[in-house]
Amino acid sequence: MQVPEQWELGILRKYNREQARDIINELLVEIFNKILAIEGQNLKDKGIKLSMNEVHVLEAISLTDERTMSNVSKRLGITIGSLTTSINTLYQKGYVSRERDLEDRRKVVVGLLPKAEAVLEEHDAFHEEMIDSIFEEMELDKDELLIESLEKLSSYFKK
Amino acid sequence: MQVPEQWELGILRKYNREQARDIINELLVEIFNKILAIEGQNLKDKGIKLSMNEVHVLEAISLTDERTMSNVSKRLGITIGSLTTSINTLYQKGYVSRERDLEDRRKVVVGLLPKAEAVLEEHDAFHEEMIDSIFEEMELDKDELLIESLEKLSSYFKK
DNA sequence: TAAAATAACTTTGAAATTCAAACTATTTGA
DNA sequence: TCAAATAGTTTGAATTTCAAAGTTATTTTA
Repeated sequence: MQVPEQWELGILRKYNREQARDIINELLVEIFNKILAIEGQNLKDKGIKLSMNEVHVLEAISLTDERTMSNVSKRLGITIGSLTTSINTLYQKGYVSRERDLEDRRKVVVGLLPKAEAVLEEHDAFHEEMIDSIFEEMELDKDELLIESLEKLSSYFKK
Repeated sequence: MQVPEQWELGILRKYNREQARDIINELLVEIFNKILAIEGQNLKDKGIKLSMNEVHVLEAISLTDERTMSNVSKRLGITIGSLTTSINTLYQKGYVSRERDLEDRRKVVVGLLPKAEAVLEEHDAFHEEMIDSIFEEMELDKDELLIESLEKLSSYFKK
């Protein structure tokens, strides 16, 4: 016997594919802007005179193993030229070091100065706090399945 | 008795709070930049001469009920002044309309012209495709609990 | 090994994006 | 009515971005 499609959907599944899609869409796109805004406000409150963009450059440097201009720009998804201007001002403001690689003198290796490390610590602490408060509100840490799925989602975008 | 490490991982492995935090952090921050880049590339491929930013302005307009400068800028999280310049170029390029509200002549009401609707349709279709391909890869649509959790996560950031 | 190609980066020129603060026009409230 | 509040625009300045051209160093190839 054939069961009407609506039945199956109604009884067996609360969320349909379209709803799920909307939620993920929203999460991935709209929410992010809010986080950026909150982070920016946090920097201001702490008296840090850097844009979120500049903080992300510092973050990218800290997460990159071989810290050449190419590698960092690749991680950020911007051209090397764009990164050059960014590094110019960060160097000027005393956040990063910058020197030629002695092995391959075409390369420029950037590094984080103490001032930058301090900013990144602030930034990390803020992120941890934010996510912890999400956990608390949602009791997420009990939710094995969610974490597992998020990990899959995360790895999907890495490829 | 000591249990081999693999066993524990295989049978008992739980995500701890720190791991979960890292994954969510990554998802919310690093992944988003990749999506933006993919979307931008898609626009280019389709021959659409707009920046992702401009597309987001159009999107914000379409999602706003009373389409005044204030309301749209609030949704975007930028100042009205910033929106003014954005609307200037979009108006110039023929994507949006712009007229004073007759009821309250301080207000400016913006609207989407056919050219903008076409771009948004492209953009929506692309998003749906992207998320559908995530679903397929992950068999996410079977995962009721995930969707529920994501919804909670989403609503957390709305407040 | 000398010339050509490639790689890594900077510079230049131009356009977007953003904000704060000053300014204009309109409406509201006392 | 007139001061205050609201809604936008303009201005001036800084950031951010890219493409394309230029520089220097290294590698490949003929």
